[in-house]
Amino acid sequence: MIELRHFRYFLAVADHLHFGKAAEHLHMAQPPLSTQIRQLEEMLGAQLFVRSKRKVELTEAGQVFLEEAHKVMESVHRAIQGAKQASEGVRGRLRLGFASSAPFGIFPQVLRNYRQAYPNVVLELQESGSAEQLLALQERRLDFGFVRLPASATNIRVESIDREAMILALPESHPLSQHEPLRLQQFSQDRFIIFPRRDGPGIYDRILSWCQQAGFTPRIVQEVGQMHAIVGLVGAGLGVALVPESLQTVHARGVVYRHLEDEPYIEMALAYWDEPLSPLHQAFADMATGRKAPGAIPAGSNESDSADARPRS
Amino acid sequence: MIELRHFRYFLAVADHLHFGKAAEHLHMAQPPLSTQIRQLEEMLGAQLFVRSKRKVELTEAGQVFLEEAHKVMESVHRAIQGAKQASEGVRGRLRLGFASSAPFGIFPQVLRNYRQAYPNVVLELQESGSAEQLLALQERRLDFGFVRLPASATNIRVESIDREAMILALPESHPLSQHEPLRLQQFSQDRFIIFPRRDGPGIYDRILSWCQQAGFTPRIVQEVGQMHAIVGLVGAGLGVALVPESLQTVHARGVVYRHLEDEPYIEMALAYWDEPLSPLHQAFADMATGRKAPGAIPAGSNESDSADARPRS
DNA sequence: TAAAAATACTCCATAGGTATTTTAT
DNA sequence: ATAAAATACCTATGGAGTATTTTTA
Repeated sequence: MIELRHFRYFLAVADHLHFGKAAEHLHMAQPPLSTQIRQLEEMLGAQLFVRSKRKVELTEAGQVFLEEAHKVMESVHRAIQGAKQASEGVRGRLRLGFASSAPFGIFPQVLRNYRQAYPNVVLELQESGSAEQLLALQERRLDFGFVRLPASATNIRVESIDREAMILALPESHPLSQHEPLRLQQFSQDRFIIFPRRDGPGIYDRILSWCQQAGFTPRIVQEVGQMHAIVGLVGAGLGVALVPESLQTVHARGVVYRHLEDEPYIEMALAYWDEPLSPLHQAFADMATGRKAPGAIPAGSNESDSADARPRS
Repeated sequence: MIELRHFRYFLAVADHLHFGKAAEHLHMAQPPLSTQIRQLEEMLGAQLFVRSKRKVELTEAGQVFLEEAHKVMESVHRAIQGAKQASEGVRGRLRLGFASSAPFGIFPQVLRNYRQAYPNVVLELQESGSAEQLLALQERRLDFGFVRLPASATNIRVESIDREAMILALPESHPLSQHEPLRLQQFSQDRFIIFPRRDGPGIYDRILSWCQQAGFTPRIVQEVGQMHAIVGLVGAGLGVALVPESLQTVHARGVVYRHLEDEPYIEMALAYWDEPLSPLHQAFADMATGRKAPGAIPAGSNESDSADARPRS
């Protein structure tokens, strides 16, 4: 059975074109080297060297085998390094879910920091509602979710990573658009554009409860699953909306943002499996929650480890 | 030291996700398989499997290693097949030289036949004069030359592979262009366009000697190294030329071809190293000289040989 | 003849087998 | 209680070492 040993020996001989020198280089005696090469040739059914005229030469088969042997050793090296890196969490794939309002908050910054520290981890992103993310996490279709609180599910850990005020998005033409601070109860007669309860029951229920506290039940005219679409509808004059503060970066035509006096707030949380994490997952969780400094440089970028060391004997 | 054995065992376990089944598949007992996998993990410095909850699973490192391990086995397979094919002469590279008149004769047919029979041999072509080809052969810069006879050089075998008549290329306006057959001596007063002696002394000297036999020394007006360029100059009315019959396929404006009564002929020959040939070279020589039928299908296209058989024990 | 590869043989490291224990559910 | 992997220990294949011969320029 052909072994990597054969490739190593062949490469040494092909390199030196001299069995004695090659054996020396391999820290072994010449006869066993000759034997192994001969064995290799038998297994291949092809002569690799011409031992004649007091010098060793590669045959055509040998030349082809030399090229391919190098590729073999390279692929072996990649396999070793790949496993090493993966075990250190610096290589792999992470499937991330995110709420539609996440791209305006700290989510992009988390991604940027992580990509910089772990460039060899492939990030697969998919936008979906908090409820759907929690389900996907339970079904192992997702590694991490960026969800709006409150949110919870069995076997899923949910950890708050950011908190921001909710502000009002008003049409420019709204009678109260020039006043600030405002109080929520001033909008008891307005029509509200809101996130569908199905996608994010947490945020939905909180908005309703704030309104209840302010003494009214909001007139909901439209449920829209995308935060920027909500802002668009506000701009079109269909109603008002409560949106996370970070949404201010979305400059939609005809929309003004206004702070409320008694600012309600909302939290962004990281959701993940409530079990011991692999290094890959742990590193991401640590960075997303701010437990690990964003600048921390992980090990594993060092290619020149003693990759093929001897096993303990 | 990591060996292909480790990859084979790993692949079996990753495939079955069960040490017992994998061992069975490998025709070995389970304990040594466990030992080898453990050893592999130690050498990699990475856990590849999680043995827990009565089932075996791949870790992330294991998943990465699985992918790479497949690539390793593929590259090993390619190395084995490559060496096999090269030893059978069905894979490799041939550097071919050819005289400028060769592309109009049997040379292209030889190439076509060979390429069809040995599609995995890369052919490197370069046009040059017979003398230059012989030199290149001696210096091992060329594997085969297609030269015009007479030609010879030490340590080089020259074997005739085709013989064709030399015909006259005349300007349409030439007074004798409508007569046939013609005799060479009728052109004793004409100006001749001829191949440079340096590029092909054989053909040059022969043309001169035919003219001498016909009782005159040709007036040479131009020496041109490219056969089709010669025809072009004939068309331009600069003179007449003696060219191989196969040049008739070159239809140049204002040129007519005419046979001579006592047709002189010229030969195309294959030139190659006068020593035992490798299978690669032998096959080409056999096909070019017609010793091997052009349709003969060589072995070695069968990929599924017992590539990694055991060595004789 | 001299340099280098191939043989002949010997040895021991270790891959692999057998019996058993440990582990986890 | 049971299935499956790990451990302990043994065996023997074959890889590597030493001494020597063969080859060929």
